[in-house]
Order: sequence, then C-alpha cells, then structure tokens
Amino acid sequence: MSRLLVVDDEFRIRQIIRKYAEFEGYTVEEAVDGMQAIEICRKEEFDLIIMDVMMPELDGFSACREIRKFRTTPIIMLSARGEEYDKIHGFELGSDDYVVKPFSPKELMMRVAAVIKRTGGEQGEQVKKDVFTYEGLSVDFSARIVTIDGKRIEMTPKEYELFFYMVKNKGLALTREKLISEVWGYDFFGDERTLDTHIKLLRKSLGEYSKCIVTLRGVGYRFETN
Amino acid sequence: MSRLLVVDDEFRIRQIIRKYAEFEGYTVEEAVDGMQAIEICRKEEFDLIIMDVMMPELDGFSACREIRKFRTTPIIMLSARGEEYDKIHGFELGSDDYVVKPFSPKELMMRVAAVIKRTGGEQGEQVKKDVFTYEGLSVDFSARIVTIDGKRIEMTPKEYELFFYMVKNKGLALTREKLISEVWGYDFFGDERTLDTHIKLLRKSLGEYSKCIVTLRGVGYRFETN
DNA sequence: GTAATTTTTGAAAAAGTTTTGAAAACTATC
DNA sequence: GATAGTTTTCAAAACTTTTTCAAAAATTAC
Repeated sequence: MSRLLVVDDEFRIRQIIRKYAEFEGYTVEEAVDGMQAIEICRKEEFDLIIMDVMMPELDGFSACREIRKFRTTPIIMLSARGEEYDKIHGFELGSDDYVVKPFSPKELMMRVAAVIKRTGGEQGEQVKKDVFTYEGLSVDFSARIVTIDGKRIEMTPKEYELFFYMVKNKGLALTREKLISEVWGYDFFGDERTLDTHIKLLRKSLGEYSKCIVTLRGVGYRFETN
Repeated sequence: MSRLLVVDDEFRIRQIIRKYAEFEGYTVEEAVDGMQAIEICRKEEFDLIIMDVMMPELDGFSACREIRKFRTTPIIMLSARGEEYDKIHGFELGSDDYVVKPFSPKELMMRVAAVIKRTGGEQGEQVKKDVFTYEGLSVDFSARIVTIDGKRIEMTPKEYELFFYMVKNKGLALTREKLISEVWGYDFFGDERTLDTHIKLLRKSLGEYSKCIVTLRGVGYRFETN
C-alpha cells in the first residue's frame, strides 16, 4: 500500500490523519516541522506528503520548495481558512492540492486517494535515490550533491570520488593503499603524498564535518559518524 | 479533454491558471499578449480562452473583438477590480463571462467548467498530456513543445531529445557515456566532444534557463531546478 | 627530552577538462 | 542537384583540477 508522510506541528492533527489514513490502509510516517520533513524525505520515499503551511522551524512552503529539489512526491497542503494567497502560493511551489483547515478527514482522504491515483502511474518509473545523511551533512550519491546545513558544497571530481568511497565505507579503517587503489586505480604510480593532499582538500571542503575524517597514523583514514 | 488558451502578460498568473487547469485535466496553451493570442488562435482551435484585459501590445478587448471575427471560441475575461466594469459587464465584446482579479483559482475553474458545459464542450479528441514546468519554463513531452514565459522555443531534434532526456532524469548526475548512449544510441562512435557541442546549443536555446544545466566536471551534466 | 617517523600544509607546476567558434559533412526537401 | 537546416568534427582558448615537493607540524618511540 501507499506510504504517506504527515507533516504538522500539532499532535492532534497528525493523530487524526494517521487514524483515518491507516483505516484506509496507508502506511503513515510523521514529521513535526518542515525541517524534519526534509530530512525524512532525503532518506525515504513516499507516495504522498500531507503538509501543514503554518509550522515552526520551517514553514510548509519552504519545505515544499526544498523537497521539490530532489523529489517529485505529490504534496497536499493544509492551510488556514481564508488564506487564498497561501493556496495559490502552494500551487506555485508545486503542491498538488490543498485542503483548508478545519478539514473533514473524509474529504482529505478522498483527495489523498485522488492525488495518488492521478500520480500513481509514474511512480513505477521513478528513480530510487541513494542518500546518506548525518546531522547537517547530506550526501546524495545519485545526484552527486553534498550539502551541509542545506548549503551546497562544491567539490572537485577527485574529492567527490574520495569522499563517496569513504562515506560508502563509513566506520571502516581504510589503508592508504586501499584508498589509492580504489579511488585512483590499482595502477596509480604517483607521489606518496598525493592522497594526503586530497584528504587536506576534502577536509577543507567539509568544514566542521572534517571531524568525521579521522587519521589512523601508520594506516590510513576512516570516515566516522561519532 | 478540453483545450484552454490562457492569455496574460504576467507569467505568474499564467502559471497559476495552468496549474489549476491541468489539475482539472485541461490542456493549456499560453500567450503573453493579445497579438500572440490572435496568432495562436488562427493556427489552433481551443475550447475556451481565458484572457486578461490589461496587456501590452494589444489589450484583451481588442484581441477578443479580433478573434471573434474568425472564431466562436468562448472567452472568459480577467480584469482588475473596477476596471472597465461597464464594458465587460455589457458583454458587448462577446465574452462569455468575466472574473475579477485577484481571483480565486477555484472559482475561475468553476466558471471554466460552467462555460465549457454551456457551450457544448470539446471539439478535439482526448490526449493525455505529460508536462513538466519550472518557473517560466514548460516542457510538454507529448506535444514536443518547450516554452519559456509562454514563448515557444524552437529547437532542433537532437536538442529536444537531449533536453527531454535530461529533464526526465532531473536531479540526477548523468555521465557523458549515459547521455550519449541514451540520446545517440549505444553504438554511437563519433567524436568525444559532440555532446559538449549539443549542450552548448541547448544552453543557447534555453536562455536564462541554461542555469538549469550544470556541468559535473569529470562526470557529465545534471538538469536541476533551483 | 630528543630523534625518528609520519602527516599536514602551501604553493607552484603540470595535467586535464570543458567551452567555444568555425568549418565540414550530412540530410531532407523542393 | 541545389538549398537550407542540422549535426558532427576539430582545435584553440579558457578554465579547473591534480600532482609534486619541501618545509612545518604532529606524533611516537626510545
């Protein structure tokens, strides 16, 4: 069955939607604000997102816009009554429908079913994303995008390759020989210190997250998340 | 489904109407002023025209009068509150309804549905559209039409194919090999730099939206929206 | 504490990639 | 088979990345 993400700061609202949605057979996940919604969306894929407009931390519009950068998941916005501007804005940002609060759960479920049916066909061909996140760091292998606190970090090809390899093998002690042969190729016959220089560049690019790359003296390096 | 022509100089307005109209299942074409509307109407037939009154080049009244000379397509006029109220209200131009700006998209859609029902509905056959939009850029895969702020962008076959493939895989890092084998075919054995040249041509065609095509050094390209 | 070893760093040289413009080759269409 | 439009080729220019190397810093061993 379809997976739903419900984003609302009010517990009561989430609870009502969950109850109805589960009754209809949907699987439900929850997020309490836009920021959390984005994080969850990076990691998991949903068939539909129901998102409140007014939320602390990060409002529904901004979250919608952000999620649209890497996902095409349909979104239904929940907005306060009479906020015509909000509705329009929601659509502009790529939401697929809107429901005005206070809403009838039954009506919401009908909209959910309609949107899923309408967008359902294409979901099959959808590309599965491959993303790693840790605190404010996010590594999208398929888009080749690294962000720190939502800000994009530009890196050079070698940095990406080195970093991706380390992240994919996070928690493992990687010898210099292993790193060089995996990132440069087994036939690399350059200078001893090339790897060090790239680690340096990578650390510089990662800023505060350079803490994740630890030196294993006499051995190599390890990427670790605490 | 029914075909709509939206005529307004503001792309924001066109975009909102397009979003709602497509949600309702209509096919939407756009024109940015009265002059363009007339040209398009000479070439194509619509089930309904939504036209703004205040436009540069040729205003809505004049355009409406002109189109009426060779078409009977129903027209809904959009006007700012109080603007030329009498004229519109008198229906002397032959418009079928009018909506005051700022309008509720939902209300507009109800009027659209009402007018279409009243005037006998569609003439053409049903075509399922497959359209991607981002800001003023719209890519209609099934019609093979790309528009920027409502203006049609003419491209060569290769440009279309390359662009469509990139848009369909938006947000993904596409290697040169992948692009070449998908757009040219796995058996392409031409020059290394052919892809680059086509990217160049495509960027030129896309004007301001060339920003969406980002170079991934050492890898390939990515189409991204933001 | 000192010497030996290893890693980090900065800067410059070398290598590599992408962009661009222009011309040549190709392909329909009349 | 001439023409107009499209695609491909190619090489120079613009730009970026990688590598090298030696000095400095850090760590370890004695």
